[in-house]
Amino acid sequence: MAKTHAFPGHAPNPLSCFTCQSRSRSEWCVLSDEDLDLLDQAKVTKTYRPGQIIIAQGDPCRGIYCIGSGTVALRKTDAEALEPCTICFIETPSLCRLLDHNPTLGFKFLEHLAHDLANAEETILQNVSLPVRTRLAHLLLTLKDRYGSVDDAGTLVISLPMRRQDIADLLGTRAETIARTIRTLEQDQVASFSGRRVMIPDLDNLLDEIDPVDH
Amino acid sequence: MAKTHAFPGHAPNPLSCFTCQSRSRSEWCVLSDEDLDLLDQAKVTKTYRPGQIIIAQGDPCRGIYCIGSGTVALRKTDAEALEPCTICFIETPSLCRLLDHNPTLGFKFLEHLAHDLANAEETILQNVSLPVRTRLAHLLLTLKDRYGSVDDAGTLVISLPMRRQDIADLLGTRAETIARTIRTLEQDQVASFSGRRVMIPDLDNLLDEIDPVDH
DNA sequence: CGGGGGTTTGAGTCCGTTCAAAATACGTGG
DNA sequence: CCACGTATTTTGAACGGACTCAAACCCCCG
Repeated sequence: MAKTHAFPGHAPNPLSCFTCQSRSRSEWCVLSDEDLDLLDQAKVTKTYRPGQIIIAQGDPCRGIYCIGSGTVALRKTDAEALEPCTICFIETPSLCRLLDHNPTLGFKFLEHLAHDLANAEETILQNVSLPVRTRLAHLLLTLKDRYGSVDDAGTLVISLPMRRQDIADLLGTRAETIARTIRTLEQDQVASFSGRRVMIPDLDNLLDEIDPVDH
Repeated sequence: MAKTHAFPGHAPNPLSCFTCQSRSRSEWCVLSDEDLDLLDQAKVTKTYRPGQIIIAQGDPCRGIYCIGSGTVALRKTDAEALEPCTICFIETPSLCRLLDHNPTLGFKFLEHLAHDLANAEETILQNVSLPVRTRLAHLLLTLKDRYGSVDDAGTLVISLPMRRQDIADLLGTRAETIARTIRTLEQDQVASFSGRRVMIPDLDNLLDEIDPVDH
């Protein structure tokens, strides 16, 4: 097999749907081997470097994107790779063919959207009812699952995949407010920040931010 | 045919899916006559008076609700009839049978959820980027389609289906703030409120609230 | 070493909140 | 039809969290 040379946003297929790690976590897990082969043929894989724009507002919608690996920032104006990303694209006609073959697939997408909707509504509630500090604590707790690890001293360390500005956007506030909130969090010994590294010596303190316990 | 006596929240079927006005506007519009018959058999119709609770937080989810007529307030804690409502209930097994028969139906639900999600994300954006006054103007503009009419003098009149508190909840703010905002809107001649009646002499003024034009 | 993003800090302001009280609308029974 | 109790709406005053604007600071990179 000839060696493939990947270049940003435009690469030959280095990925097979059959071995794709993200498949088990995605809608495609319900596909038969036959349909999976169809998907594998139809998909186009690209790689992106951090900072690259994947789609921009106004781009026509010709299919769906499936993130094999990496992290993406989805904004109102565009979608940007935050980490090195491998992303497959499946054109609408191919998707429809799969949907026809396999009704369960549609069901999975339905479930996905339902979850997204539930999350969006939860965000609406939290934005109006919780202060920035609590929302930030909530975000850290979410990020720890994917970007957190525990060091020798037993301290939780999170490597944030995004800038302060992105955090602000996510929480519906300003970068300045994030900076100030981080400061208060540090003063209260809940977490210490250094660049994109967050250290949390005691997770309980963070949990108390979300659900304050009377002592 | 025996006369049916409707009582709140518990009525014999006064509605047929075949003649239902809301069908053309709902997912069910894709059903064949055969499937429609299935739906008609499966559904259970109930009527509700204003103020009645339709579902409460914690209730098990045994199927879906289809609003034939009326208006409902959907809250985190419950769903309340705001107007007299006729609502059908379809149990999950029946829904699944229909979904099996007709793949397009699933597609329609997918579309529905996609719209809801888009709306929810739009709400998130508006809540953090627009002041209450603009959001209220936006709401009035939305409500006018369903609850608005034009009187002899050419004035747009909207009969709000909800209380101030509900408006506040919808906009993510407080009833007091709504009262105050209404006052400023009246001072600026944009609209005049009297109870649940809103009068808007010039729609352009309301539109300017959303998208201020330089004069 | 000189940009140029990104981040932090400061001071002042404003919008919306909170709490409390008064005014008004509404439904019910007399 | 009116009186009465309750729920809703309105108003006021004080407070506060987050915003705005502006400047300084930091890093990273060429």
